[in-house]
Amino acid sequence: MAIKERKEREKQDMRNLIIESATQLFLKQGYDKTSIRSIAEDIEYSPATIYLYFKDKDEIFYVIHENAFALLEKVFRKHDPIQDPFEKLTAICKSYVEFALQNPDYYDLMFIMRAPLSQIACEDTWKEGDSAFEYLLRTISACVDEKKIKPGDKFVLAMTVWSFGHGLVSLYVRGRFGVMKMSEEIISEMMDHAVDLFLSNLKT
Amino acid sequence: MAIKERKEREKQDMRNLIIESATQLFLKQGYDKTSIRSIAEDIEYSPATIYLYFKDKDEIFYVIHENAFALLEKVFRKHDPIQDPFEKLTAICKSYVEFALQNPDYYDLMFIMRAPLSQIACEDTWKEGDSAFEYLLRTISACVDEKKIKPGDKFVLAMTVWSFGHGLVSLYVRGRFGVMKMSEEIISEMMDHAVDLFLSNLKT
DNA sequence: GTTTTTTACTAAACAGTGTTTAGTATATTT
DNA sequence: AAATATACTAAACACTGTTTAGTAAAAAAC
Repeated sequence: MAIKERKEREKQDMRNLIIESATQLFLKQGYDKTSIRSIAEDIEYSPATIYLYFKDKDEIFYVIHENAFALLEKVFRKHDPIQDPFEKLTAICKSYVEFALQNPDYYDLMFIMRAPLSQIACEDTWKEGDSAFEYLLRTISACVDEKKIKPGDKFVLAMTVWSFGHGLVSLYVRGRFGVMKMSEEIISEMMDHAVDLFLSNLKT
Repeated sequence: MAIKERKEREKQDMRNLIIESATQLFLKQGYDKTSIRSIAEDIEYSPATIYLYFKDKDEIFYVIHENAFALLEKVFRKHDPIQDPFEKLTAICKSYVEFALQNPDYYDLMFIMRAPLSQIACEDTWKEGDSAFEYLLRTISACVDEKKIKPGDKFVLAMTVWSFGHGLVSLYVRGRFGVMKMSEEIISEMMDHAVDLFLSNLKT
C-alpha cells in the first residue's frame, strides 16, 4: 500500500508549491495584492484547488509566517556562542533590527499584521513568538544574574527590550519615520544609536 | 449672493455627516468592516454620493485620523502646567499608553495602519505626527537641559522614548501580548512597570 | 416667467476580492 | 468490468472600492 504514501507526498508537494508561489508573490507585491487568484494563476491551477490544501488565505500566510520565524530563529542562533550575556543581548537586538530592515514584509507579517493571527488564536499558544521571546528572556536573565544590567523583574525587562525594538522597527516599517524627510541610511544609523543608548541605560 | 455660502455650509454638513457615521461605524466594527456601502446605508444616501464629498475611502479615514490626533493633543496639553520636565515626560508617557489602551482603534489608525497614509504622502508633511513628536522632543530637551536625564542626542532620545512607548502598546493592540495568557489588567500593570523601569533608566 | 445651465444625486456597471457549490473526468479499489 | 473515491474546475455567491451615464431639482440667465 505505497500508494497512500505517494498520495500523502503529492499532497505535501502541492502545499509546498502553493506556499512557494505565495511567498514569492508576497515578497514581491505585498499581502493585499497577493490574491488567491494570482497564486492560482501562478501555479496554473484553479483558485478552488487551493482550498483543497488550505482552509483559507490566513492559513497560507500563517505557514509563511512560520517560515519567517524559522529565519529569525536562525539569525538568533548565530549568537549562541557568545559567552558574555550583555554582549549577546546587544547582538540579538542589533540582529532583530537588521532582520526587520532587511525583511520588512516578513517582519510585518510576524509582528504587525492581523492576518495570520486567526490561526494562532485557534492553537492558543504562539509557539514561534514564545520561543523568540523566551530566547530574549533567557539572555536577559543571564544579564541580571551576572549583574551585567540593573536588577529588575526579568519578565518586565524582556517586555521593555522587546517593546523598544519592536517600536523602533515597526514605526519605520509602517512609514512613521519615513515621513520625516530622512534617508534610509540616516534612519538606520539613528536606530543603531537608539539601540546603543537604550542598552547602555540598562547597564550596571 | 448668500446662496453660495449656504451651499458651502451644506457641503460641510454633508462631509460631517459622513465622517460622523464613518467614525461611529469604525469604532464599533473596525476599519475593514466599515465599507463605503455601510456608511451610505447609515446616512441613507447612495454609495456614489460619498465620492462627491471624498476622493476615496482613505480620505475619509484620514479625517478620522486627524480627529484622533486632536484627541491625543488634548490629553497631552493637560500636562502643560507641570513644571518639572521629567515629571512631565513621565505624565506624557503614561497618558500615551493610557490613550492607546482606551482607544485601540484610534491608535491603530494613527500609528499602525497603512490606510490613511496615502493622504499624508500627498501633503508630504505629517503635521499631526510631527506636532506630537515635537511636544515630546521639547519635553526631553528640557530634561536634558536641566540635567534630569542622562545626556545624549535629543532627537535620538525622543526616538528611543517614542519607539519604546509605541512598541509597548502596538504589540498589545495587535494581539502579540494578548496571546500570552494574561488578563488585560495584568498587561496594563506590566506596561506601567515597564514605563517606570524605562524612564528610571534614563534618569541621571 | 420661461429657458438654459448648473448642481445634487443615484442606478447600474466595472473590476476586483475570498470562498463555496455542483459537476466532471481520472485514478483506485472492489 | 463495475463501483467508488480522488483531484480538479467552471461558475456562482456575496462582498469590496470606484466610475459612468443619466435624471430630477435648484439656480441663473434671458
